[in-house]
Amino acid sequence: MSDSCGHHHADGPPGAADVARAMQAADLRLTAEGERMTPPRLRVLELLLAAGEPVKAYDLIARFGEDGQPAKPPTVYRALEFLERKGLVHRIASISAYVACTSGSIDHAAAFLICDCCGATAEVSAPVAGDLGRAAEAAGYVIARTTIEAHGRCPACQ
Amino acid sequence: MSDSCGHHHADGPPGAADVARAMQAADLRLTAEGERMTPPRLRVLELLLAAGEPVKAYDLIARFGEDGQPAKPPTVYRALEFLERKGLVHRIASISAYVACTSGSIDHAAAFLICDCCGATAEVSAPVAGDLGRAAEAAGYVIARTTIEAHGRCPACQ
DNA sequence: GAAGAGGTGTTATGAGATAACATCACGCCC
DNA sequence: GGGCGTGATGTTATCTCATAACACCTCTTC
Repeated sequence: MSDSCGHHHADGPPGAADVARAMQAADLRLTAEGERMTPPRLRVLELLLAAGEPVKAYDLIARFGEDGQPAKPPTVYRALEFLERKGLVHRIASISAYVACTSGSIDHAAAFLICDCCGATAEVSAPVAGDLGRAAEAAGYVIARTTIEAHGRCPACQ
Repeated sequence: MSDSCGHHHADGPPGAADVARAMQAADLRLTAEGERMTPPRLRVLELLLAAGEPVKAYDLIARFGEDGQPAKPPTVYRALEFLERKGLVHRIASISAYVACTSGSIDHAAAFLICDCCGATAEVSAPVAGDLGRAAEAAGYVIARTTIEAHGRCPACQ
């Protein structure tokens, strides 16, 4: 998706060292929690970290095999579900894509700024509490999780 | 979707008179703006108003014909796109459904409280401005529209 | 070492959305 | 009133996104 608009974008994908470091950290943390970081889960996480931007599920499926062989859809969707449940990955519903979490904190509510031009996204810590929390309380709702996705133009695409 | 949880829910769908009134108001307003409120557009709006809750696109397609005949998908999707563009309908990305706008104001950002148990939703006026606006400004993004969807339990389902 | 829980591989299918093209209806200008 | 451009509709086909269902495997626990 990136660069489809022809603009210059400063943020490239992270280097291999960054990806390896993030994967190791995730592996250690989840293993300590008693979860199993199996090969398909690690591979999907690796692909998302390496991309550095939202990726469609079927792009992950296509890139899954090191040898160019695609995965079967459930393989990737199961890994995504697990990683999202563990807070390592977010689903961006408005564009049906997935992105590795770039926030340091786990168990956080996320919000995204999404460029409609080049597809770049920025994850910002969710500002939920204020007005939305009050509105929910007034309506009697108990909120478990929120989806906040702001669409517009990134600095490079304006 | 409603009542799948077996709980009692106070908010039923609006009566026929309410639907007719809302449709007439929408017709007048858009016609005054030079837009064409054609039969498929009116029909889709009618179905959404009558439902009083989010409806899946293919449910609209199934219910479209007065005689029970379904519509073709593009018929409904085109009407939805038009109605959403005009602020009469909102798409709820996290559940892939559409709902008639219950806010009086046009050209507003919407936020939703969505019950994961019974599917009921409440539209609240969007609290966008505050934190998210500041975060966008800090990141250099110019925001055109936002998706805010809070999932949880409605009063009846708690 | 038997049983149970969770993970993976595989086949098939269900659900959501759009591309492409022909045809039609309206407003506008002359 | 005739011709033209624009936008809406009807129709066919297809594309993308996601999950159901079942068999097998692999750990842990007792």
